[in-house]
Amino acid sequence: MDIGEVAKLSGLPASTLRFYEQKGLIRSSGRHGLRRQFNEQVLQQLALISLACQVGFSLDDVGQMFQRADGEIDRQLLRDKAAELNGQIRRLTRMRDGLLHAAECQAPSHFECPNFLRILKLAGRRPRAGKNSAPST
Amino acid sequence: MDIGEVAKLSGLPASTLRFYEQKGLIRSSGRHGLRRQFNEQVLQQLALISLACQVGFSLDDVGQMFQRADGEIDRQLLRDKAAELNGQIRRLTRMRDGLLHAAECQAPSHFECPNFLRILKLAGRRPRAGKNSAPST
DNA sequence: TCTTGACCTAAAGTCGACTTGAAGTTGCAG
DNA sequence: CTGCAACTTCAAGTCGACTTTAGGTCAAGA
Repeated sequence: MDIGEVAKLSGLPASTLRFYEQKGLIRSSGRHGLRRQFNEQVLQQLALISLACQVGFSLDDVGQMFQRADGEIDRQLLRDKAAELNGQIRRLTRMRDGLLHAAECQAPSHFECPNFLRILKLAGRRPRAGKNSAPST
Repeated sequence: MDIGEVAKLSGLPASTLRFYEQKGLIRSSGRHGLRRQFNEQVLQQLALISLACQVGFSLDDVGQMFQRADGEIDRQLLRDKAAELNGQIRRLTRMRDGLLHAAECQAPSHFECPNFLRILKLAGRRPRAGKNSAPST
């Protein structure tokens, strides 16, 4: 498969695929002339990368988790990352419940509703957490 | 309270507080000479902003949700955002379960474990989702 | 053979969310 | 009254994750 085909099937632009290859997240199986050739397995890898990015992992995280140089699996790292996700799931749930409450609540401002404030349990205590993301659907 | 106090109490650098004020996410209650003065309510607002950022909302999202110019609450927007979070919670849960499975699984590579692949239900179907984030604990 | 569209590389640009730097001002402890 | 730490502004820089641009290369169909 050449890059255009992978782009079509994965929904990612070719530029992104080249960028990922450069970062070592995917590998082409060789070249046909100048052109990279990929085999089908790359589609699974790309789907995994996309999911990982969507849940907030950086591309470097993805590399560490799924393509260690020595081919070994760092099981402890995976457990740690799973634990991070648990924390994140808790935050998301809190936020969701807060939003749903605020949508129903009659208080004139979110900050005047003690319920809202309690649900969000304001006070993050997490300096230097990380960057951002877009939840989407 | 001047900005240093808010910085200390919120854990955010003063530069960030100025930046947020400039973006309209928080407001100072006035000035003492040149110096911004804040009242305590700002701490709640900052905690809310931090949580929102941590769950993946952009600063613009936060503005839309919590400080609409007209003082009105867009309840439908809040419900929509809550629904986004539900989608995201599902993805996080999927990813977490995949990671936990991979941490136990004996397959030599994640991609050779049909269980792992099934758990992640590879195939994202979400082009142009968003950027990134760091879940952290 | 010629054309053309899909591919190639390297470098620069973009975007959000801040951070850093330079240069200036000022409240207040001593 | 002085000194200076803590503030001020405005502009430019950084970082991750890409995207865009500029200038080629080349396989294959007409």
